[in-house]
Amino acid sequence: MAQNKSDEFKADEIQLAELAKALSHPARIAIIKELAKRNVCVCGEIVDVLPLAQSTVSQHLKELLKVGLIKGEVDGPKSCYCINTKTLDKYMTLFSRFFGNLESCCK
Amino acid sequence: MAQNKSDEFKADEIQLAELAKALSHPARIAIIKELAKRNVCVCGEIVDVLPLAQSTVSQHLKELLKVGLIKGEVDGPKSCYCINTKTLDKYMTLFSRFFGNLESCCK
DNA sequence: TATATTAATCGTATATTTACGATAAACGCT
DNA sequence: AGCGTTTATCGTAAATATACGATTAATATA
Repeated sequence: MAQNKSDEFKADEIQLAELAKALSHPARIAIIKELAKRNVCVCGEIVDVLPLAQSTVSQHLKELLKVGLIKGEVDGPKSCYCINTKTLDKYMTLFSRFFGNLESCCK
Repeated sequence: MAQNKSDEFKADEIQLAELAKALSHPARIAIIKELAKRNVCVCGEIVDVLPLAQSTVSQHLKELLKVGLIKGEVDGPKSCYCINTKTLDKYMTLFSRFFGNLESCCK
């Protein structure tokens, strides 16, 4: 049981769900907001503002990278992250279209 | 381990994460879209269009109810569901404000 | 009243997520 | 070269999510 049935759904439903999943933890919301505030910052700075261990923060960063919401590059021994505005725009459009369609149907 | 740290985050971050979590499964996206299309429908109709067992669909409906994205009332032996436009509007605002703030910061 | 229909809940198995500490890898600095 | 700093990864434990079949509860109908 608990097998994965997600390939039986439509591509756009899966995509939307994946984005939502990436945003489904307060730590990841907080990370994105922090990146927006500082524009660019390193992992350690994020660890400082979150109530989580370094390894846990690293895991959350990895998930945000996976869906492309953020970009990261190594800068010496540090890792420098920033928001991937291109992907962000794509997802924003996706979301507002989803919500927008609901609106027009139900009112 | 794996304890819940979500009470150590800000209320709006938790709220946003909760909404995202509710939308983080393609079945739940599909349910919402189906409800929007039909405006109102019973559990059985949703089961028919999804590749999932009745009990699983019922579970997904329960989660959407929990965050208030849909409303449900019993109609004889059937259960009648529809989108909760009031909550939907609230969440739409929440989301567009979140995305909007990111936009203004990072460009 | 008995039966069929519909949907929620229960019990359960498995997968995934979340969290941590420990360790390893990469780099700067002395 | 050796040491400290930073961050990713590994191993692991526990919680949560996902899925199903079986059962129960509620109502409609014969």
